[in-house]
Amino acid sequence: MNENNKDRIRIKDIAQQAGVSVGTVDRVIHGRPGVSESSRLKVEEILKSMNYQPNMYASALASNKKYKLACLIPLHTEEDYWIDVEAGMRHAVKTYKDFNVSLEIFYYNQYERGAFGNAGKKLTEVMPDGVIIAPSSADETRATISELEERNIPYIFVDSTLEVFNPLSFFGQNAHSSGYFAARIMSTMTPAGGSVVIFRLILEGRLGSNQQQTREEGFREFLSRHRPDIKLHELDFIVNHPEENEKRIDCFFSEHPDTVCGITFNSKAYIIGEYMQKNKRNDFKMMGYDLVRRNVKCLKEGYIDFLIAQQPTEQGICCIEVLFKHLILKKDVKAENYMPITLISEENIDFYLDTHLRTNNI
Amino acid sequence: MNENNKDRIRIKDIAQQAGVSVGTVDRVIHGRPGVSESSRLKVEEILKSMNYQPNMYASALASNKKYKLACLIPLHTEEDYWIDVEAGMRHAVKTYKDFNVSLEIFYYNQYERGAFGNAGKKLTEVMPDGVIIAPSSADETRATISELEERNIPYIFVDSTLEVFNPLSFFGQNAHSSGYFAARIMSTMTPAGGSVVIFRLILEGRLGSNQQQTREEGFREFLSRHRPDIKLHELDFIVNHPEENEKRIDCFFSEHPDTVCGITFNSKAYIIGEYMQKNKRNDFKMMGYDLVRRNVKCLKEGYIDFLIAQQPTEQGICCIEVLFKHLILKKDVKAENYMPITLISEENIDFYLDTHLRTNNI
DNA sequence: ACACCCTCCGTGTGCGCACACAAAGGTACT
DNA sequence: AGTACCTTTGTGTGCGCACACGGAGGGTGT
Repeated sequence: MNENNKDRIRIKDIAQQAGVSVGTVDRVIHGRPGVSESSRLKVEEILKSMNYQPNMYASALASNKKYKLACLIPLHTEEDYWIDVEAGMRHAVKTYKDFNVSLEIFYYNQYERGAFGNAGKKLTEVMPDGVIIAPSSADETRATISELEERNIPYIFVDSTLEVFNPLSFFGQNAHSSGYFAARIMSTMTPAGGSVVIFRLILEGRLGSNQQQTREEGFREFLSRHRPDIKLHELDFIVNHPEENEKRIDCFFSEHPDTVCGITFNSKAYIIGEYMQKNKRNDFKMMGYDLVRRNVKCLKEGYIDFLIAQQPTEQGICCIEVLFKHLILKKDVKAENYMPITLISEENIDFYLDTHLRTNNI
Repeated sequence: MNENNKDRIRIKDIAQQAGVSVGTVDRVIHGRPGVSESSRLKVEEILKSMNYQPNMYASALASNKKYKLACLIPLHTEEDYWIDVEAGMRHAVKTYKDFNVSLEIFYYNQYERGAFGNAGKKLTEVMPDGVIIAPSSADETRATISELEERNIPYIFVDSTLEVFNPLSFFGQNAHSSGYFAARIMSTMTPAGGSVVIFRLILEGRLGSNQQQTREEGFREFLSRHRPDIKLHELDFIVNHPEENEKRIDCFFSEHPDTVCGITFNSKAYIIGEYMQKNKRNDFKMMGYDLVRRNVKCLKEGYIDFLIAQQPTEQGICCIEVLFKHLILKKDVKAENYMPITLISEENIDFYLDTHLRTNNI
């Protein structure tokens, strides 16, 4: 029938085989002192040959250890990508409640200098056993990471990563590839010699996340490689200045009436979608990122053509699972995990909205 | 900090609060007889007010019950969609090994009349506690389902479902929507007035799965609604007759040299892809289903443009998880679960291949 | 010889739960 | 009053494991 149909091997079985007591086996398994070299070798041999796999549930029950996880992500007041990441984490923690796993979430304002470091201090103060971090710039992030490394606290990066650090694991989308893929799709919709406008989001002088930047690079790389005939325009937005933005869009389209394709590499594609709806323009092909509510609405009503999803819920779940696997199961984990790059249109979006498969089941 | 930071509530706590012994609480929880009406009410009240949640791991440890799952899927000798479904199931079962969950897989030849019923008989003979079935036709499937329902054994449908039965749950892709979505993508690549050829797979007289049929219907529905200008051709294939098929393709393209777009609703798009490669035709736009090896190869080499993935591994995992949730956790499960419809191109495929996220972690 | 220490090892207890068994109290009948 | 029997309740044991404790054996010093 199955590979290993004999009942599971217990510590008791190992002890019997090795001719020692369960206490000695226990000491060997946990690397505790007080075992003679000969006993240790004997037990280790039996452990390996019988392929002993501890019953983690019994183990957790007996040890009664508590695991405190902490997480540091951007403050998100309104609907946002991060809401789903957080929901994923909270959901996954529930799964492990009987392992005494708890999660405390800290937030930082990503547009305020020093906010990351301050929140990082609060985080380390609670003495977590494992940490999930959405990194800011390398400079802002450094102090917190150093503190964690000194205390030997494992940390995971989510959403974006920084080369200079060594997280236990990383979960996020490959921004360059996702921009490259977006260009591939855009190119199928753009006639020869056509033009595409890139809408950018400027926040208090700086270009928000570097994810946005990297996606654009990937996008441009595809086009210059495969569709050099396509002309590119740019239009910058300012966050929370709707009237100003509308003026800019008006201005752009009166100057470039032939531009019928556009893309933005942040989650605010709905700004364009809603503009098109207001101006009753059905012909403009628009692409963007993330399934936030207003984007979804535009997509369903035909004013956004495609969105690229990042599976934020899945990312949150995976982060918790990896910390669990590392801390409790003491198993090796994969260091780099790139989330799938998923294309969403009006025709398939319903299968990404209601069915957060993993949060619905289990 | 967290919603419920006080330590978890145990049966002992409930017993104390209710002024009874743990034995009585245990009887109430399991609905066993031998409890007075007054005690029962009292305990039930306390259980609810304290929101008691049993520690499933301790429970599984104590009860030592074995759960035998069985599964009935099509025989798949070579590389196939079903291999991944099976891998997903086997992976998920490992996760639950400490709950004494085991899985036995049975296979049937989907092109042999009566094979399903015979395999179904063998399956019911092992007296499983829960069953996963990839249904054949309603007629072939009926006897096995009746047997399961008589014995009160819960069953899940995977891949496709049949209206006439009442599975505990279903996991699979919405074939109609996926065809509809495929048409959406195809339409971006097809110029006005262009034509598209549908390649069909004929197996010993009949048209394989009804999934194939339904996808085609969805595909046609989109086009007739949004792109009536596109002309449709059809070309039938015969399984395992490569020379005959090649002749047919040759013949088709000499008759319709203007047709530069094609799609197939089964997993054999590589037949066309490899034909194009052999004939050095780079201009033909081809779409298909499933990330089987030969399809992936064609995609990466540019002879297939897009594939639609069904997440077979995920389907397998979900099936096991739902049975676990139902049988062991005794929780409600979602009856219908449509898998996401995922578009794969050369540019994003790597994030769907190596990162079977859930099989790599946990 | 005894006290003392150190190394090595076995046993006992409890984690939260399921379930078997025993005990207590009541009722009905001889 | 004694017996049988039923209902209702409490207690004890073990699931596989972690960990504290104490004991056995050998060595050293006085």
